Amino acid sequence: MAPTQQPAQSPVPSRVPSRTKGRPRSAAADQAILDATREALAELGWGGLTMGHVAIRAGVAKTTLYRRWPSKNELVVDAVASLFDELAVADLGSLQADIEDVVAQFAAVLARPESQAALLAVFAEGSRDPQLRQRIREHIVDPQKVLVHQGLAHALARGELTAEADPVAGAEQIDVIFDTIAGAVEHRMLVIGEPVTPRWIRRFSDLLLNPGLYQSC
Amino acid sequence: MAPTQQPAQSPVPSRVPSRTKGRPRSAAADQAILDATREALAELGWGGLTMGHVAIRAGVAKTTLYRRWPSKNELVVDAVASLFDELAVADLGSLQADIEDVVAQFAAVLARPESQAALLAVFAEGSRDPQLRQRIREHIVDPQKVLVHQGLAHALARGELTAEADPVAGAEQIDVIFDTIAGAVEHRMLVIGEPVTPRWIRRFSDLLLNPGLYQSC
DNA sequence: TCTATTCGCTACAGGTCGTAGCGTATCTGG
DNA sequence: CCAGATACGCTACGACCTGTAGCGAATAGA
Repeated sequence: MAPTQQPAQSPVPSRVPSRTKGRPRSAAADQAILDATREALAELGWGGLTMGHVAIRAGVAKTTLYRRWPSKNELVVDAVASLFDELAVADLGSLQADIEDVVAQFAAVLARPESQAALLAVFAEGSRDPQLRQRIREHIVDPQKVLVHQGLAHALARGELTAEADPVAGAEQIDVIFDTIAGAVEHRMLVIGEPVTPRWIRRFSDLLLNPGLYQSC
Repeated sequence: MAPTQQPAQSPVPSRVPSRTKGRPRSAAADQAILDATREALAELGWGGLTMGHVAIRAGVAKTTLYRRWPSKNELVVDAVASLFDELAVADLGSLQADIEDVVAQFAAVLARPESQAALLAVFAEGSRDPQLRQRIREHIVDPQKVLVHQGLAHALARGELTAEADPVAGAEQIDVIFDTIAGAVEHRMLVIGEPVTPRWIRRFSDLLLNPGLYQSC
């Protein structure tokens, strides 16, 4: 109902930009609100999280929330997106090691108790709100896809892979690889609720990299 | 808050059993309510679905809903549980064809708009409710895992695969394969919201079955 | 017929979202 | 140093939704 036309700001989560004249917004309030949102989300889930509760927990008036985020949806997405800020890609010398490292990092984030309820709640809302889904893609999914892209670039530089001739086909292949990696971890941790162990990671990378299913190779 | 101790009834969704004396409950009302729930879920999503709206749509009083289901959550779970009943495994002559068929079936179910909102909402609730997560595993996840199991058995019978010597390792491998297949489709359709096309399915099965990543084969 | 149960209807309490208005606090430009 | 502009906390509010209660009427078995 109240579309934000502004392109999303990565480092500064607040929405409506401050004018240069009056009292500036409190950055500490921003952080306190996001922290309180993550905590409440972990404890109560999407349905149990209320804006009033977040405001009290952050030591802030409820109206302050609505001055910065137009709705509960936007606030929760920003709070969840910050969970994935630390992800980085390594260059461990082999494609399998790199993949296993990315999977382990992703799994570590999803293992945090606040991540599971929060992510699923946000995904669920996104299924009926295309704008929210777009924001999920930009803030959560795309940064992770970059990791796969970089990992494959490393492997390419090491000569482990040969590049796809067609760039379109290459992009498609990266999409499928990313869907597979992200989806497997999400399914195991978010849907089934079982841990991603080193043993599972090894089996998964074997499945991806070795002709483990086809024995005729 | 109000746990139903009754073991879930598949064919008859109503909860509190009718006594043998008075006016019996209308079976048509049950069906109308479930249908209306699925339709409303498709149009409005979990958050937009209201019990009052479902009642009007079903031509039923709101109190009638609460006489049969203790809460909105239970009603939606029942309404969506039947979506996965039709899944079956084929024997199309090759492992790749079988996998592609399973993926296509799974994608077809997840393509229905009511499935996306409902499934994600139920998953989200399951992340904080171990009992609900257990029901999800039994009613949704495990039946799908059987498909992978059967497909691999077919491939084994055709000689495309050699069995794992250790049965424990074999079970682990099946788990990983299932996590990978289910997760990839779920991620693409539920999280990102992009369609699973035949082209994507082909690329995915290639990734699983052929040494597509490692070019040194 | 008698009795138990369901049905639709209306009303209601409790809670939440998001907004409006007010006085006060804080920062910047002149 | 002062005036304008903005953020802040507070209270109140309308609209909506969940889930319950009570009422007459309808529908079945005994």
